[in-house]
Amino acid sequence: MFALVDGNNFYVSCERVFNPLLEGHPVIVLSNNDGCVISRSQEAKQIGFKMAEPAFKRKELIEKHGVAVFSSNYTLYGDMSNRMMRTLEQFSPEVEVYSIDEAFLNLQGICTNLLDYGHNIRATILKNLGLPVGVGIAKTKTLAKIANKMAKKYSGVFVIDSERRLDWALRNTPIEDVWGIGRQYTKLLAKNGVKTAFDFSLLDSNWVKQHMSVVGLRTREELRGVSCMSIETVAKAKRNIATTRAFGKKLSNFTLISEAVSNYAVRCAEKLRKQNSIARFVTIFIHTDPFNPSEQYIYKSITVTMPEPSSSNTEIVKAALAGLEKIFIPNLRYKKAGVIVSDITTEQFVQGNLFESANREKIKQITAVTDKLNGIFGRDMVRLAAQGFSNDWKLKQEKLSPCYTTRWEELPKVKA
DNA sequence: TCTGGGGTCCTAGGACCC
DNA sequence: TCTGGGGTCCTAGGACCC
Repeated sequence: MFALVDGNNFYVSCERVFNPLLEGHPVIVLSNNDGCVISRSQEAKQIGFKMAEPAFKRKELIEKHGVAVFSSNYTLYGDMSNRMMRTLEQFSPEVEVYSIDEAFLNLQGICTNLLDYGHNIRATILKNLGLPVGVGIAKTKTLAKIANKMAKKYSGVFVIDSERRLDWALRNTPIEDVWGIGRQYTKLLAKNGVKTAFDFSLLDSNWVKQHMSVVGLRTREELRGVSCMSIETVAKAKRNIATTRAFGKKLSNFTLISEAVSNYAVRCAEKLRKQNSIARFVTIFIHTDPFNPSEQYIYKSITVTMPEPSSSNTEIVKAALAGLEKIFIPNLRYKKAGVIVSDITTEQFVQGNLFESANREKIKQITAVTDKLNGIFGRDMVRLAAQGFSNDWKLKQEKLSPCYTTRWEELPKVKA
């Protein structure tokens, strides 16, 4: 049996933990740059806020209902997520962290009363962290996902443990709510008369394979109670790593854009080092505003191959800037840029270069020292000149809450 | 004025190998 | 009538997830 534990309105709930007055009020959290609505409290959903809707389009709604608005605070959410995952480890030796607010647990042979166990998980997370979660339990991951949806609708925990419950759950799950069925497949399936998970589970397997590949076939099997996906407890090393951001405002100045790109490149290099990887390719892209009909939309990208795979700040920044120079067109108003590193391998497999100098060793030492210094004194305390000090390209975050759990200066104060 | 930022997997087809 | 029979690697595109 698998359990899926999923935070309710996770980002909103994280904000509420440290700001209990928000309880019962409509709250929304915005994406980077305060762009779209990406987390909504129950009250906000009822008022009519939709997922991923641009916030500026709902200004009246925000004002009319006195909605509490927050910029994304990933430092806070990431830390709360870690605490949640650590807590879940008490309940199973096999925990798969599936996303920032979700985890699968293998419950095979762990308990006799699954419903009680689910409620115990829920109560523990609520007590220890102040976060409400839903717990869905079933024979396959896909069914656990469905059970989780049911849990959130009803009492917080839902177990699919009989044919009768399975049948009921499948008949009451619209096809577009099934894990692995997105917009395109929903359209295709609707054309073929499939409206619910139940309908899909009855489809001919050859038809499914032909139209939806083995991925769709797995989903069909999982809905019928045949487990095709196991728990993956160790996170696999990423095969692509990206840092891409819209600028706080539109930019034309090459120097400013190159500072932004340098910083994104450094973030990529850090992520590589964190998983002990190196990359050979550095892709960089820039584009203008895709939403403004009065301006021509221009998107440019290029992939630079580094002489040797690397995870060093200097080398990745160098490659990224070389790419930027090639694709940059003056006098355009750019809205967004990004750096992606790929062809990633583990550091130990690095192919030695015959002509390699002592340079590599030196770069490694410098990286170790700067990482250590920045670890102690804060990100970018020691930085490349190319990263600059400008704020012009930085994110808009006008409603940022404090990093309550990760910065001494921002710890909440309690009067007792 | 204002529209996010990450990722994965699968398939088909072409180039190339012996 | 019959035209060898395996392979691998790469890329683009399409689907999906949170």
